[in-house]
Amino acid sequence: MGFMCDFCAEQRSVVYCRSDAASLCLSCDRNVHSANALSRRHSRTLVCERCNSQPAFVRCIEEKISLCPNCDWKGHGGSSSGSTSGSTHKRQAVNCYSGCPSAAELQTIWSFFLEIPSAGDPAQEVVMGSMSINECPGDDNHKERIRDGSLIVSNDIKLHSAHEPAGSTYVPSPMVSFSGAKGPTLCEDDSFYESFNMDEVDLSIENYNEIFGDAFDSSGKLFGNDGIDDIFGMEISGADSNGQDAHVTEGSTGCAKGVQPACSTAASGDSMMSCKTEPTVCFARQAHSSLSFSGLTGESNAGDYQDCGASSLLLMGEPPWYPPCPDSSLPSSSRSSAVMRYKEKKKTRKFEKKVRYASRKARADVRKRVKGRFVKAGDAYDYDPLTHTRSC
DNA sequence: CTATGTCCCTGGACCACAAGAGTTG
DNA sequence: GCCAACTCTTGTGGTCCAGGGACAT
Repeated sequence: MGFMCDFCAEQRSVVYCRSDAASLCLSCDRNVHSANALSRRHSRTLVCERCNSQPAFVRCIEEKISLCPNCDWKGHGGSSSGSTSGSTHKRQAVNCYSGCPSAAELQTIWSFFLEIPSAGDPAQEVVMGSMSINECPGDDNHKERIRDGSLIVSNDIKLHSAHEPAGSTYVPSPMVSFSGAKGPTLCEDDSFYESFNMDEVDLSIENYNEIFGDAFDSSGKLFGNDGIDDIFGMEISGADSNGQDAHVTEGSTGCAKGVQPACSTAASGDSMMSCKTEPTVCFARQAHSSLSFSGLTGESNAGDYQDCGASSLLLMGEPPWYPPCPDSSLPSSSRSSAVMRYKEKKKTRKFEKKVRYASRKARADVRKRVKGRFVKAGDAYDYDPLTHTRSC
């Protein structure tokens, strides 16, 4: 079941949308994420072909399989199984994207795209192949879209280095554009800075209130991570396994200084730190004037990134702040719909509980209880879920 | 404006035990 | 390497309760 699209449940899932926490087939991905401007910003990547439940971050060239950090970790070294044969496998970073890419664009993003079995599915190929770039407003061609941000491709090098087993080889994808954070180990790489050009993104703080709007309460606190995620499709993850903070240095952006006060002030709220299901994320204004995301400790492992639901990709690819148009930074209708969607999602998520084992749930659903606690079989009980009655 | 009391909401703990995961021979 | 047997760990839901925020006095 985990192989199937969460939306249509007919096609095999190919991509994973973090914002929706859903695995989708290509056609549904297209349909769902072309619905409106907000959904188009959802960052998607391939779904792990091993566990089929997590977003892939790397593709093993040898095995021709996309893997999430956990499965990559298990399969390519560091696992308790002691398997080291896979550690020499060449792996290719799996980029994230947003927008409504065509099959050709996905081929550009993922050079191995046609290797993916489901992507080669004629039914899905028809859908993807028929995608017109013009179906997404403002699209001229994908390169242009990549450049102007409507189609965003991203990658995370830092995490790769964090989880890269000795002897393994990562082969960077033919990247079009990088955006996101970088680790200290990459600071020397000037080429990164060339790609990491945030000048294209207007991060001016003047409009932050308009942009963030209801995502902040009166004290300037964010309501929660969901707010960012929902409204911007932004995803934040913490430090790498070595406890290194991810940060965007001002020197590399030129525009980031406008962001820092907003983040350091607005995001300092406990709402950012109280989320149960996501890692503690803390924005801190560093002495060296950088935007810092810290939270995961040195004990964190690949699984932490997954379990917490946060992106394993630092800052992912999407620009945290969607490039606001000077004249109409964000249409009020879009904003209100974003806020509405955020509130709706928050409301839903509040009561949402992901059941991992249906069999256990089925059993728990019929177990007798005393004051809510399970009782031994045969013991007296005060609540029977089957009859919804109390025996005492 | 501050202190105190009350109400309400949120989240964690608790329970038994089958299923899943891991280990051993 | 494969399999069976065994041990250990995990997850499941309803209820209770402590803690904290909001509000009134």
